[in-house]
Amino acid sequence: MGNKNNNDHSELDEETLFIVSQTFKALADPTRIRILYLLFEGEYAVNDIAEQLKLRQSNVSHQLRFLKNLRLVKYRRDGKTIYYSHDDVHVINILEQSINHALH
Amino acid sequence: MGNKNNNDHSELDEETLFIVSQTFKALADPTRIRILYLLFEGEYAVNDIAEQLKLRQSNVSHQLRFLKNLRLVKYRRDGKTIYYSHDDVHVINILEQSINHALH
DNA sequence: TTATCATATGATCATATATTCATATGATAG
DNA sequence: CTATCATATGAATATATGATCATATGATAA
Repeated sequence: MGNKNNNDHSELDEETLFIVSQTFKALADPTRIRILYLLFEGEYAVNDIAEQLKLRQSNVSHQLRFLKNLRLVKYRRDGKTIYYSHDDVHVINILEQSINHALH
Repeated sequence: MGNKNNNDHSELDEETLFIVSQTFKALADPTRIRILYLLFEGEYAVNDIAEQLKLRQSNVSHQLRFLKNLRLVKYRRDGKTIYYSHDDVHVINILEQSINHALH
């Protein structure tokens, strides 16, 4: 029958819910997945990402800001160019797992 | 349908992108996370989920349909009552991992 | 300084999403 | 059959989100 309504499992606090949902939101958009997937290869400049994925530069920049705010990517400046790369092993592993799971 | 070839550094095909992004979308909403987290305890009736989480019945029902369409939950009827439970070990593991990661 | 390159930002718009209310459906008991 | 309970569904709405255009910022070289 159904669950006996025992309350030994407490509810998630609001902050945890926010962090977890935000993290998955980052992975819930095809464009961001494509960007993160491209970064599997290594670091990329903003324009190169745009060119490679056929996206507008401003679109890529907006998405990178989103990912940067969640600390999923980091950047490094070299002259006028800014190179982005992964910055969260855990989340990147989850994405990799899920892609492989979907591919097979 | 789509080409799922993934040799080295080719782009992800559209179908894979859709599957992966949809799956993460399911985990990208606090309400759905709370429901899935509650189901860690076992199977629950729709009304019990609503009561436990202080959500409207229709809201719970809509979210369960969403999760059911993605085959993240399954259901079992017993009389008038319908019990929902998890139905995707992989995704549930990912959610559990991420919650634990956020909690620590 | 000015010109140019690379990136970031803000405003806007169209679409997507989460929630609610009201109602429909389906199962069961009397 | 009717009444009631449990769940599902559809419409409406408010908010969130993704993409675009135009422009701003910042770095570099002449």
